[in-house]
Amino acid sequence: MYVNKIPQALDYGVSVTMKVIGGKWKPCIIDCIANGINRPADIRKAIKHASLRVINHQLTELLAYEVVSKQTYQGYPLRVEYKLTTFGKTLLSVIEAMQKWGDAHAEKVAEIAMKRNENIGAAPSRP
Amino acid sequence: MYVNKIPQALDYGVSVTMKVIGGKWKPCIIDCIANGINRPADIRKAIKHASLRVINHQLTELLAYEVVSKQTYQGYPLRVEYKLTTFGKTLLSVIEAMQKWGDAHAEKVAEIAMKRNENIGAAPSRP
DNA sequence: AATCATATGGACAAATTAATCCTTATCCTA
DNA sequence: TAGGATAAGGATTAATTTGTCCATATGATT
Repeated sequence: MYVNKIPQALDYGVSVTMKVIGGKWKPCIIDCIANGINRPADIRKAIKHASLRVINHQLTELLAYEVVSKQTYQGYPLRVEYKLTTFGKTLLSVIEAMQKWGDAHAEKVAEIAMKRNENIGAAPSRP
Repeated sequence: MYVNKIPQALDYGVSVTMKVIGGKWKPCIIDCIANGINRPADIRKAIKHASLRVINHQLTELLAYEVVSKQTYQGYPLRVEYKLTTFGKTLLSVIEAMQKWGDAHAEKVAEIAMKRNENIGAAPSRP
């Protein structure tokens, strides 16, 4: 596993939160799971711009931080389900706050990004 | 300016929010300014682990996204003040939500990070 | 003139994160 | 047996973000 060289910031609340949900696809994946999209392959379909490898990687970290739990089922086809833990559910209001702010100001932000000549395009999408 | 190669995600609220406050020091800088620490050199002192160069860089982006405004004063020593714009103030509740969640769960997250052998240490600090 | 405090930003290097490619494994179905 | 669907993750490269070093500029102070 990659080990940081620069010590990380965990005594400032925002940094703690970022540590847990700060990955590019993590809030998106949490959204999916909260909405009953539980299997990796289904999450993959819901988030069309992330590969299965990337989703798995993020799921592994969310699992490590106990945001989600994992249940493996017998049978065919191979079946795994991720669920939000009680702890994970406490994140929903934070994500919701971010989501609301972003939705409310998306146009303005996009406009500025455009002017700055940034590469705006396809994006993570809600389930 | 660096131009992204991979198109960015601005049609998902969380991504929009991350675009604006997603930098390592941005929430911290916004906190500072909200608390009356307005000059680059003072922000520098408040956030001991970021260099002036880094703070300036982040301030430039916050300025571009109209989160802060900039006022230059005549006289000596050279004096510049950044203030939150009305728009910038709308971010405070989001940052506060992240801050609260992080504060509430800092111990658990730190513990997991430790177990994962991550490099935990000095951090951005609140003003 | 030399020096200090403040602010800004170019050029580059280092660190971190995300993405790609590929392999393994299970169990059903044809 | 071969092949498809699902899941997991190693190894590597690409992209992005942070950080460092240094140069410039202003106006006072010594």
